[in-house]
Amino acid sequence: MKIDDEIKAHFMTPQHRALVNIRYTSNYLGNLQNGFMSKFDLSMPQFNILRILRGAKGAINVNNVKDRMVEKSPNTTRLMDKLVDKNLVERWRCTEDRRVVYIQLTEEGQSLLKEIDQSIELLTITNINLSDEEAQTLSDLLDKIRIEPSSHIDL
Amino acid sequence: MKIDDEIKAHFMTPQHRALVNIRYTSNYLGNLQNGFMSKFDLSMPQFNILRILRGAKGAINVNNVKDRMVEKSPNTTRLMDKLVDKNLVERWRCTEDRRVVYIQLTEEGQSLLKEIDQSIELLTITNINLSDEEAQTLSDLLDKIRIEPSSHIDL
DNA sequence: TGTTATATTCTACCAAGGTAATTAATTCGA
DNA sequence: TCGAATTAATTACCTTGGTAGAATATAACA
Repeated sequence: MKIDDEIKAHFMTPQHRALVNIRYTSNYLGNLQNGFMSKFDLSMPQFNILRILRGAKGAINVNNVKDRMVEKSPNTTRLMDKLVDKNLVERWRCTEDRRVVYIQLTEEGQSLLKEIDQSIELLTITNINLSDEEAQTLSDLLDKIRIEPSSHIDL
Repeated sequence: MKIDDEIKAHFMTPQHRALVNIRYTSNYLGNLQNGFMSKFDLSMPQFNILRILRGAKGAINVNNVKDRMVEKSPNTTRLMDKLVDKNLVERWRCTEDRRVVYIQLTEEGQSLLKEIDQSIELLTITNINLSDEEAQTLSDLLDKIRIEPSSHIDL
């Protein structure tokens, strides 16, 4: 369904339509993702941390995880708290630089990731219904939006 | 900056890249919007409710507001609670159908909207840095994604 | 050395979003 | 007409996200 119908709106410009559409579609996709992950008692952000840790192939510090996340907030610490509670991740303080905290997947975390990988529905949350070319066009347009706030005016 | 650099990721497919990019860019735009609205002691969702009420040109019920929002959750009630607290909106129960609750902008709410309209930076949150054609292409691609979960398989 | 600046992580506090269940009112149908 | 189903709105409970600031440790430098 077109965004105009989804939220019964009349947009004055294609730019405004696109902007609302990004928010709406992101929300839609986020709900799909969380719905899928809930089968594994994880939220999507939690799953993302697990994947980042797997990609790191060993222990990395909190800041490195944060840099790889969509949201760069203190939330990373809180998400990791929950992963530690579930025994999916272990965390310890660096002895050379005592400000730094390292984290790493546990055996249990690795098994869970494997299990999730084998789920056929994983595609639902890493794939979308576009051709390669369309998907790349979409990414390029989104990258362009973020270059600078549009209509930015120095006052 | 390209999404791959923003979150230091290596995507295996353009579809996955696009998916993450939608989430990331939506987040980026949401933060811009909230930053702008905070000058008026509003959140963006609160502002959206006010705009919906203005568009309605009179009293409408809670469900009608919800239908026009990006998120269709019980959150609408809670957002309206806050607008009532700020005297920007008034709310009363329908006498014919006592299940229904009507809401409407107050004078104060209308003034605030006018004030916000006059802010030159309002464009920051209703416009994006794309041509008309690019913006429409973007919207079309996003609409297409929502048609159906990709790779949906009935098991 | 001692003082200041910076870096890393974490905590507190608040707003928002989601699911599920509840309340209250209305409608539908045997 | 009475009871079941439906509808509208709300509430409870939980997770996430954001800003600001605190705690702790390290670096930089006069």
